[in-house]
Amino acid sequence: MYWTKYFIPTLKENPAGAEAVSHQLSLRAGLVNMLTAGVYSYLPLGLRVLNRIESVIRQEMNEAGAHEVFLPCLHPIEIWEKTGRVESMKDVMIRFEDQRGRRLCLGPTHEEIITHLAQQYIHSYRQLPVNLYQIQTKFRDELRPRFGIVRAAEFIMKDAYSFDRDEKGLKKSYDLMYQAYQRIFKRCGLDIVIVEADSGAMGGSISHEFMVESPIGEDAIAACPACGYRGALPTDFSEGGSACPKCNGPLVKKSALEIGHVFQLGTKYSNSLNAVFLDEDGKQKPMIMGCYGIGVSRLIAAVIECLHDEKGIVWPVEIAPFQVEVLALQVTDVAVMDLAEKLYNGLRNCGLDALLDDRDESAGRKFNDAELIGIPYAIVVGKRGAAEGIVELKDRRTNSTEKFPVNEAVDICLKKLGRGV
RNA sequence: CGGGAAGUAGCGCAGCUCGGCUAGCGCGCAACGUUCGGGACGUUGAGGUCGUGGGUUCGAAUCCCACCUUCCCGACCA
Repeated sequence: MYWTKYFIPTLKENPAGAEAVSHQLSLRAGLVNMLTAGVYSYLPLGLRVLNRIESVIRQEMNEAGAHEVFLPCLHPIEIWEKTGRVESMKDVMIRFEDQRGRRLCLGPTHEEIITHLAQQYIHSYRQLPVNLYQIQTKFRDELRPRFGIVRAAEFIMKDAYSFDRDEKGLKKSYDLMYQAYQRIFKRCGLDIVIVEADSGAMGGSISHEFMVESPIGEDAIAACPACGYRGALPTDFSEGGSACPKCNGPLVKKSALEIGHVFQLGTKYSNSLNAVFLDEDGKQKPMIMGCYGIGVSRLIAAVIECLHDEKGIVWPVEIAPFQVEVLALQVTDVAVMDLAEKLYNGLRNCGLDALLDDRDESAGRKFNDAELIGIPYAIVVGKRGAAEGIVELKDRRTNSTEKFPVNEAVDICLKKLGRGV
């Protein structure tokens, strides 16, 4: 992609009102734009990151045996009345009537819808287990949207739902998701903390939250400064008094942001929506369910919170909007531009997503923008280097620069990106 | 929903206390020229219902009232 033909509206200054780092950087790097509180547009760069994260999630979900579906946002309120959640979720539900007076809501979550689906199609233990997932927009009437896309009224979630014939099966399905989540977050460059959690409005018994340590977190975890242990905050936690389960040192409280949550639901929804199957013993039984959520849009913010420096975002390779950026420092110099384009095409021919900054701007601005948008590697093409056949490779993460002969640059990039040569 | 802060050009802000504005500054934007390895410089130019509505006044960005919006803290929250 040529920068001049793309749409990357970077901002030099922090927008007023954005205090969280991820909020500031997501606006400054031209990832998102606010329409109204808690409602955001994704701009090309932000959408690229979103798509990459979704791709990681899809790979891991599919690998774990889940199948993708796409459920509606528009729900008839009756189905919510059947499970009683029209009451328990009334504060977050956005409700309205259509022209015929049909009562509808914008889906805040999809247990009811997926269970209704299972009720229609699954009738035998032979069809189980099944795990269906989707990546969808959720709507919640947030009283106080916060920190940009961290807590939004309209946000993107991956939600998976498992159906099993018994508790043993549920444990297995749950475990598959649990492990997939660990891989997903690792691939997104995050160091997660998993804690047992309350199942809250979802119902069910066992539940785990996947969190990252972050100053804007709305939850709390315990951390041990001595040995690096991090885990659930003890219910009887007292600052400096609670002891680390690993080294017995004093624990401290840290705020953490929830990015995933898995639940063993049991039969709450299958009972109320009559999702039953005929088991091997000829008896009709309710399906045993689990549900598994990842805040996909929030994940973007979480990654920025965890992976940034004073200059901007530092994307992990796996979810970066581009893998390599070529900086042509003097675009009016034919030799520089020719070389930059040659490198750019070379990268693309190797299957890499490359961005060529071909703007007629000062070198400083280009360096700063490159650092702001956080592309993992940058190849710098300058006048002097072009004449000598030398380019520089900058590593966004380590902030180091190495020089290479022009004809080696593409291969070096591939190697650094783990693509081999 | 309670408490606090803020709304002036695309972005960031000053002006408001003490009414005189034909509303400024920086960035960005357009044109031309000079620059060209860390947010260059000069000249010229475009761009504004001062959040909205009402009130006070000869005169309101500025004073008064109401409302709207955004941000932060809290409460709430897969």
